[in-house]
Amino acid sequence: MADRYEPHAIEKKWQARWEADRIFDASDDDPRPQWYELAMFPYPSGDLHTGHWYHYSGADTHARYMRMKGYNVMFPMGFDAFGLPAENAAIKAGVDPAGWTATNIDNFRRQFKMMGSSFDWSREVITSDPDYYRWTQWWFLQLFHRGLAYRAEAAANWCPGCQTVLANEQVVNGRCERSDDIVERRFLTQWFFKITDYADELLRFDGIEWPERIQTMQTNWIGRSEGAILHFPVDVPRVEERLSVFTTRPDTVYGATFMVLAPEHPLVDRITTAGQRAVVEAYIQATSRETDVERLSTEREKTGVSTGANAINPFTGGPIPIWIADYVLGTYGTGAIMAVPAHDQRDFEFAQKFGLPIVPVFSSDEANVTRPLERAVPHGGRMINSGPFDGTPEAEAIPKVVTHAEAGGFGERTVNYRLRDWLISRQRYWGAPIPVVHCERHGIVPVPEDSLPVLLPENPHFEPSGQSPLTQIDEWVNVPCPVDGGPARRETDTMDTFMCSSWYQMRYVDPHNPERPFSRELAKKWLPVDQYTGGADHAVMHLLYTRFFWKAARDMNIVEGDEPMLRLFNQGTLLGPDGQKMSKSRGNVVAPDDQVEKHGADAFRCQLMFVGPWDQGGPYNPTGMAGIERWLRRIWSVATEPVEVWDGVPAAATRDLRRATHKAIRAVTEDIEQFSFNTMISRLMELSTAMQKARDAGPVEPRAWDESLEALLLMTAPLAPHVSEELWERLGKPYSVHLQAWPRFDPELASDDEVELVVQVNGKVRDRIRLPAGASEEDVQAAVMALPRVAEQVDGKQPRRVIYVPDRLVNIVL
RNA sequence: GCCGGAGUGGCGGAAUGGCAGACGCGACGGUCUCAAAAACCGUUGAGCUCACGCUCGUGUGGGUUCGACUCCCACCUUCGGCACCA
Repeated sequence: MADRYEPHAIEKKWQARWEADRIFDASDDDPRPQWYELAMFPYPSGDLHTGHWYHYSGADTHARYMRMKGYNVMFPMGFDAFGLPAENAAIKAGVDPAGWTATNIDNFRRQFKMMGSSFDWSREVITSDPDYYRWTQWWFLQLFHRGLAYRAEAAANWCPGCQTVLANEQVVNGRCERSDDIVERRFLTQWFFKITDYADELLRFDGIEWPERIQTMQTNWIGRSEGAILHFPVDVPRVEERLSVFTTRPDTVYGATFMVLAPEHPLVDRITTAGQRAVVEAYIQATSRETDVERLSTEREKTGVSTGANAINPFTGGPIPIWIADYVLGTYGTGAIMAVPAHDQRDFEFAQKFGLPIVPVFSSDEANVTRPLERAVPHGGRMINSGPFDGTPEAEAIPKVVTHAEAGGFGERTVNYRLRDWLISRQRYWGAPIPVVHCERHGIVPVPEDSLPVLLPENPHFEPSGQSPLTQIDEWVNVPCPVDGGPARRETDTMDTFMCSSWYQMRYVDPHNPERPFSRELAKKWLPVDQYTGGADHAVMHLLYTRFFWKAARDMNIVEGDEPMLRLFNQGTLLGPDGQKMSKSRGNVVAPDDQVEKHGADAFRCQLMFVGPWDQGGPYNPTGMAGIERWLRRIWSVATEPVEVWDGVPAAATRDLRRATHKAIRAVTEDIEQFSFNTMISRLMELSTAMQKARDAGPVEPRAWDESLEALLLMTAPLAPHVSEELWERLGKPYSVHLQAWPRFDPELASDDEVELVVQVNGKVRDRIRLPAGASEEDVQAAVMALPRVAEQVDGKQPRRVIYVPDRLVNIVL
């Protein structure tokens, strides 16, 4: 009976049994309350790495816990299978992206099973399957029909050597990672989604429990700012349109001593004077290689050139020189600013460098006006140098100035967002084709819904042709126009893979529906997601996109409620044993397959959960594995080794065992509810040690022992599913441990009769005293004052104050 | 650079504003053994003290409080994100 714990034999056995019995499949007809537990699905790159295990071990543990709490749990898994790595493999190794992806998925599935995960595989979705991307295309059409999709020019990284568009990831120090060519910025007409239509709503997080930090990051990412657009006429012949700038400080308009356009601003070409053309073009060329991060850095010296043209300040009629500079971004606001060097530090530095005038228009100190400023003064004082507005206090300045501009027709108040519309076009093969056709007679024609999916052609070629791979497949590109059957061409861009992952949680509820992305009934039953887990690295993009999709779906009347995921928990990043990010080049990668072979899946899962707080991540600690294995063997020992039982055990000993059990249940339950897996394991270690000590100290009361053992195995089950199942069976309990009810604690049994109070004098611990729990303040004070150490410290003085924290501490302030 | 986290023994970490260091690793000492492994027991923040004990100690500097790892301000270090990696 008491044989050794051999993880490999039992793990294989139980994985096969669970799969055969399909005990983790969620039924749509189960009458129990449902719980939708969702873990962000992976991109199937070569191997399921330790970072994946870190995430899915925690998610799996929580899903198993919710099952034991009595919920009908849906815990699906799938694959975010379109994307760049498959295409890179195709280009580098000549393999087919579809085949490469399928092989990886097979490997992922094998590894998921090896870790003892409790996913419902009957609901699997693979985003690169036509059955799935057909509906991704359907989403595109819905957003298009609702006016949420539009085309506009947008910059892309262009490698002149490879003749292709590069992802930011493929650009290293301004050069192509493959060919080392200098990467250029090239403008292409691309598709956008109007996520900014939902910006204000996305700023609200009502009714959802998301980490504060994620809400803050999303709020800052959306970056709402109130201000005004001001329109400046341009003093250039044949340029009729005005130069519009967004500013949060329209009240400083009299201090605008120059204008700055982003180098890529559309007006630059037309306003540049003949004399400045050469330097302007050179500057545009030079800045076209910079990233936004470089451009926004406040550390670098400001650069820029004059266009030679002037704008007219509509408030004064005076001329203002127009410059271009890289610190103004084409993608924020209108891509142009009025520069007020006296009150904006960036403008100040620029003005100093290029000798442009600095005119203060606010001051609280008359003397300030004559002295040259040493830096920009962002706030304070009354308006000066501002014609009719002089003397206006800062608090009233903006409304007054904007009202004037609105009356004069050269400005209006507005709200600007840092958030940009979502660029979804990718000039790539391995993605879902955008379902539109370009027709000379009918323009942009959406593919009719009943013609979906627009299938990806097989056998793509990846020669450097200057166009996306799909463009080169004539028989695919040339199609009849859906309107009249005349000649037309398919859109050859594919969709950003974030589109696939923006709605996958909806497909899981009805994954095989051939008629619709999902049925209304099943959506109503399962959605929204109750608990979502995934990396904090997705804080802004994926988590914002999926909220946008959901809100659009709500407006389409296909889902109910305002938010897609009610609760979110972000696990941290698991680092290598050296505290560095795991990477092959650093040689600090911990391979899950090796760990499972050495220690078993249960031990590896537990070790990952034990290394630290799940939301913080941190270094993987391989030496700690010994402690986890010791603990699992200890559980094995208390469950399998003979125990001497006796009905006549002294009540106090039985009471101690039961107290340990019920305290553990209380603490473990609190911990798992909060994803505090590391402390949960600590508590279980304490319980197993307490049981071992009780057993070794003499006979145990049989019912109390059985209660402890049951609780220990039930609470270990979500963490170490195989060994707990094995021991549960050996105890003769009904299959499966994972389908049992989570243990409950009795507050009475978990409570202490006696507590140890800390006794402080002036905030310093001077003694401790054991007293009955819940003692009255008078009794406690009397007992404390009688302590010799306290008497010595108090020394006959009258305490100024006595602070009493029940059952914890007494502090005597002298 | 901007936004968001984190910093506690030799190591991973624990701690509703209330005993800093739970739990685990490692180390040291011991039991068992011919021996080893396994298992079990004990010690383990620093300094001072024969000792009862005392002092110091949670990245740095300041503040609030009877009391601060915890709250506030500034700084340093480090990790994640920055829109075509997913």
